[in-house]
Amino acid sequence: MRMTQLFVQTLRDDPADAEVPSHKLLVRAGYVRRVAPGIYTWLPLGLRVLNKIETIVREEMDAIGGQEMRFPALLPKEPYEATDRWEEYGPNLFRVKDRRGADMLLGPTHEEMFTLAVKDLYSSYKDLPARLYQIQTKYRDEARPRAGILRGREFIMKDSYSFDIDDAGLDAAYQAHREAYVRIFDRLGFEYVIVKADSGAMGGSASEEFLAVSPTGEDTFVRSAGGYAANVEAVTTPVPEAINFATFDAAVVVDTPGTPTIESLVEVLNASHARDDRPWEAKDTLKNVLVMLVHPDGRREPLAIGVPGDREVDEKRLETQVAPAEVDAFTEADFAANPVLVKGYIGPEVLGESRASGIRYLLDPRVVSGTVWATGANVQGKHVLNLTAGRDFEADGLIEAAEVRAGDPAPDGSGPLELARGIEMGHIFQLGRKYADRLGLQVLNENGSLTTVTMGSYGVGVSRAVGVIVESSHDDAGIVWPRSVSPFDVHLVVAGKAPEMFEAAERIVADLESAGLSVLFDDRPKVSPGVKFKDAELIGVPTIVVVGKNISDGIVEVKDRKSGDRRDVALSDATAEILGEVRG
RNA sequence: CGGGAUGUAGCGCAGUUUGGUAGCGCACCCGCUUUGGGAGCGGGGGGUCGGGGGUUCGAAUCCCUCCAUCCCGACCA
Repeated sequence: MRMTQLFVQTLRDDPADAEVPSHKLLVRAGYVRRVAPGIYTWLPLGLRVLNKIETIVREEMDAIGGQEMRFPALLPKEPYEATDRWEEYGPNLFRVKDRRGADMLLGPTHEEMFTLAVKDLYSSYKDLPARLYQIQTKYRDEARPRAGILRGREFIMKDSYSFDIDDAGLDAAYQAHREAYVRIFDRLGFEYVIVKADSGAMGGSASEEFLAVSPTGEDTFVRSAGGYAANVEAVTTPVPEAINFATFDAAVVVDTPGTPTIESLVEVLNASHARDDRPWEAKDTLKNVLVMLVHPDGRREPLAIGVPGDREVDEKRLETQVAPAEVDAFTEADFAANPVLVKGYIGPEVLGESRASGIRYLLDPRVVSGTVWATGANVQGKHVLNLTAGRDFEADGLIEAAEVRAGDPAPDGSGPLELARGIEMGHIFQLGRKYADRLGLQVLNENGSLTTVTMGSYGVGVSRAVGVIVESSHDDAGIVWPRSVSPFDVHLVVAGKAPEMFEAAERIVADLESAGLSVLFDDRPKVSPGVKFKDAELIGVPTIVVVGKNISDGIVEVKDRKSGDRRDVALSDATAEILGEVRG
């Protein structure tokens, strides 16, 4: 491809609406253009990268026996009504009406369609297992699209689905996908972690996410030096040993006027009820937080959560735990309706389904039997000290809703946790029989009776990968593509106007192309070398060949985009040298 | 949905406070010069100043209103 022919226009300035590096660079270098919020056009350069990523994904999916097919993006609503997702997906679902007023949707993901397709064609256990996939444009009407192609409303995803007669088959399909994903992401060339994910309300069992490690990521995950990794929503807290409280002091109520917050409480306790051993700290207090759960049927249920006072309730972790219910704030009106709750002084003695409030009370796992707390006495301006779990109060159960902090111990004992950010690039999980049940996907088993098929669902963000790779591989001058996805193998720059330069360049291009390489040839005759070098660095092809002033000595230059290393090569050896470089 | 900001040429921006002929840089076109790090000089094309309404002799500028976009948060396989 010649630069004089390529449909591209590089920009000197960052676009004003771009924030993250990948967005700025992909627009500046002429890979994509924004059409509407969260909706992008793939220009020729961008499409070449996208196609390369698709090819890698296809190869690895085919290698585990996946069969590619393609469903429409425009779908009828009925299958999604059958699984309740027409409602559950909420405003994120792109809904459209046809001319007769029939409801339709732009597919956000295709579990229903794949399930129905298998139901349509198969009816015997002998037909299984099946592994089917598609690479398709998906639509989600995100409330706030951002970061360019990293989070669009239209995006390309590879989604595959496994269909098995039994759990062993599902496990095998899950493992096969896991290994395929490792190969895919290794080939795409960015750093990633595999984290335990929460399968949430989907009802599945095993679930893991592949997160690209990136400070611009929207997902927080934890990892330990010993190899534990999990999405922050899925982190579990190691439960401490119970403590024998036989000799502990009895609980005592003390006056703590004007202490509705943990901070003010600690201050007053240190001033007027000092401990013998050390000052009071927030972690000595038990904070009881009230929220309102909204169940899918609209029922509202108050819930009390007890956490150590030095920790906040993490709303995402809480929502994950209570799904499919949603979490709403506990309002002044709710307090008014529960007069036994004294705001700012709520204590465990009124919490619990069998206590005065009748409100379900769940505790952080750290609050084991024998731990001693300073906490609300359910009277304005009073707290209770030495309140001992297991002796003075019980809860209705445990909940993992407290925030996770760097330094917390990993649940498997592999060391302290570190928090980091990631971009979700792949998600594999065992769906089980939820969709097959709802849509009636059953086959006859060996005994001639109907058995519900068990399914897995596995996704890869294909268009997102373009952005992720740029996030992980760029410098001040531009993009640095890994060879596996670079739009071209070689970027050849003619730095000058002498006819012999162009003649030499033409020969190198012809030789490389006949050897099977793709070459971006900057043949612009009136553009200065500086501009061509800047463009080459911006566009990011990993090998840059410069034919310039040294051509009179029969020398061309081969530059490595990533390291910046350059070396002179004899024109006669150029093709062989470049081939060696590109093919590694 | 809440908070903040911004809408002026393809892109990046000034001009708005204090109303008076629509500007700069990049990009684009023509000519000459230039060719190893985003060239120089000269000439040129391109704008319903986000939309609508109002005030005024006169509005990019003041007022009202609507819309759009971006950022933070909420939300999000």
